[in-house]
Amino acid sequence: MAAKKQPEANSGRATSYDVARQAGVSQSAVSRCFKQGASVAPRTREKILAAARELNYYPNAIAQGLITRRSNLVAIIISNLTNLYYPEVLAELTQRLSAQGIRVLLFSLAAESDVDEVLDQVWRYRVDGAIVAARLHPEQLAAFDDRGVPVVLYNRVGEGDPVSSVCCDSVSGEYALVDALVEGDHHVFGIISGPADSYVGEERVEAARRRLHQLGRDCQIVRGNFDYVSGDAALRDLMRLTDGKLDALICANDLMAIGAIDSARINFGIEVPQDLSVVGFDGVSPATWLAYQVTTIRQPVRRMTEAAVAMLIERIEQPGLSPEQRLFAGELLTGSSARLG
Amino acid sequence: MAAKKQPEANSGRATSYDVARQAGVSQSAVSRCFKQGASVAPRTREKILAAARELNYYPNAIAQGLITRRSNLVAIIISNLTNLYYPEVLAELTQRLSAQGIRVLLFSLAAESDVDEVLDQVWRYRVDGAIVAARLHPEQLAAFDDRGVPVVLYNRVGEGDPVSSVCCDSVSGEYALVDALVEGDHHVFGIISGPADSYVGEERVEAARRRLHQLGRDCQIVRGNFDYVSGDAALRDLMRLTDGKLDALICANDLMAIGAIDSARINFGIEVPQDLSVVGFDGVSPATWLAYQVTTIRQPVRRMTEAAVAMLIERIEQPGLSPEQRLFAGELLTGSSARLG
DNA sequence: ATCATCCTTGCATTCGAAGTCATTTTCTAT
DNA sequence: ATAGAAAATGACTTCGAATGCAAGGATGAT
Repeated sequence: MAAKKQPEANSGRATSYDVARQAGVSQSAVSRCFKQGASVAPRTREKILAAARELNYYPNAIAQGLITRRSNLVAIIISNLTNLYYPEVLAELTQRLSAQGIRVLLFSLAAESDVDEVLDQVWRYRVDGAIVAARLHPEQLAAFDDRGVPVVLYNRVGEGDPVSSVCCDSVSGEYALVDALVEGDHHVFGIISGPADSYVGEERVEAARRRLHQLGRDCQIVRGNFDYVSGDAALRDLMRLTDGKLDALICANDLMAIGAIDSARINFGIEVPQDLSVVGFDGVSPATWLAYQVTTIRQPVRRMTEAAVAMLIERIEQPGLSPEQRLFAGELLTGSSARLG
Repeated sequence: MAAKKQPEANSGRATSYDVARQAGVSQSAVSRCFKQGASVAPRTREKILAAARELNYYPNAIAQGLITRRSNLVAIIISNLTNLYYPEVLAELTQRLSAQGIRVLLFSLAAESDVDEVLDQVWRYRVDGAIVAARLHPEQLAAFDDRGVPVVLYNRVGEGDPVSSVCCDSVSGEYALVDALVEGDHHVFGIISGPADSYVGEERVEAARRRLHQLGRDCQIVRGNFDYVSGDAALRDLMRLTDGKLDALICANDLMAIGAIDSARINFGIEVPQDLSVVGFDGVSPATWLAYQVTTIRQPVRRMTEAAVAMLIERIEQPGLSPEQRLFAGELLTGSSARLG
């Protein structure tokens, strides 16, 4: 009869009113009880917490978000998760944000430039901020600005107005690699670039090319795609372009370096590093595998993600704060994939 | 003077009331305008859409979630994102859910068993469902059930009551691998397991061990950790345990297989597959690299994620639906890391 | 005992959109 | 032109928690 006592669809969905009734207090008291530093008498708090436990009450973050205008959500927008470098970044970011009481709304793009489609959803969810590892147009950045949603770019920089960003220094990294290669007495240089729409790809290639020219060396550049197979494909192209004389290869990331190393050894019977030196960029874990030990630049992922999260939270809490660009030097990892000076 | 016209803090944060005022209609009309199949006169809709565009209006998903009791959020709980297999799964899941108009709340665990800490947050955000690739206790599963939040486990099964799940068949996969190895005339078998708290790890090892025994073969088992270095470490242990006679190695995943292959070749000078056959599990991309070409079982990730998403959505839309376990057969990928029969 | 002060507590309102219901407008058929 | 049906629209309430405000209670000083 009195089935109303325990409506099954209700279990686990208790509201602050239910808890209030159970504890014999007002809804306000319940709300205060879950808020840090609010004024509640110890005895009342006890009663409320007991009632909350009994009813399995958890504050509705959606309702909280509506009234406080703080969703406690941060959007993470990442282009290609399969890039081997990003999973580590994503895990780090997520755990750091979690530790700060912030939840992650994940947007994964099929292509670096599919951002527009997800922005719509980003606005709808009233995220407090965003960390973006994808290419944003100036208008898209302006949209964030208009809405007062702080953004931190990861390994990207804004093309127009200044935006906060965290980057690993491509220039110093590539300079270090090129310098080492040049000292190692190489003669025919090749570069494998990233895909055309990749910011870091272009930046790294440009830096390497420039340094080579500064040192009076010429080079051939072929386009890669940041993945393993494109390392192989690009190596074939370069071998053709250099009549097989290629002896130093600079790859825009480790994955292509690995592809090229395998291809050189297996498809061309070339010894690495005796006949061909190969260097990469990123410091992903396969780069350290025994078979490769790629000479590369390791990005300081922990420090970079830490900075990204800190910068974002600062800007969420102090909306006026001006943008900040932080550049982190990578560490030269001397493997055995290159003869160095 | 009339600065009220454009309150800066307001831009991009227009509400349905603002749009209504601008268009000279009621808030209800605006709401209906954004709802599929509601009754709005074409001319009114025009006016409203124009106003919305002008004010940069996007419906507040938080408010929608509160009133409709549908957050359109799904929690994805993944233990170790760095596992090389999961990034692909995560990207697939995210994109498929996005395509269905569902947003992903990501929870990444440092250890497979840290689930409790995140569940709290899962309840608070009133997610419509969850996809979990981590170990859940029966009580945790019961909590989902109590709250009416559908769950689909990914490569895990419920330990107590039935739960929906999507798995790649470890048993048939390992049987196929073992059968092939046995036919390939191997004599001393070793197995590298996963970490103790990994469900699939235990399942795969148990299946392999059972099959070996069925075929009258003995084997040594050492514990691994699913990562590259533990493949090396475990191989050393096995070489010691077998006096260097090991000639067939079954690894609970590809990453350890790769670690073992590298270690065998480089640390022990053993030829793979001539002197030692190595098989893995998963079909991650490095397994197909020229240097390894691991003989393994490839999980049908696309079909599995598709099923997981479909099953979850079904259960969100029809809360009564009973749990369903779907098992997918992996595909035997015949590489060159093992002599087969 | 008396009053000022601080701490607790509840009432009422608010956030932004959805949906019910009643009302008005438009359309259809005669 | 007109009754009747159908479509379009608006007023109002609702979801669940936070918070300003005012009232009540406890505490301390005199």
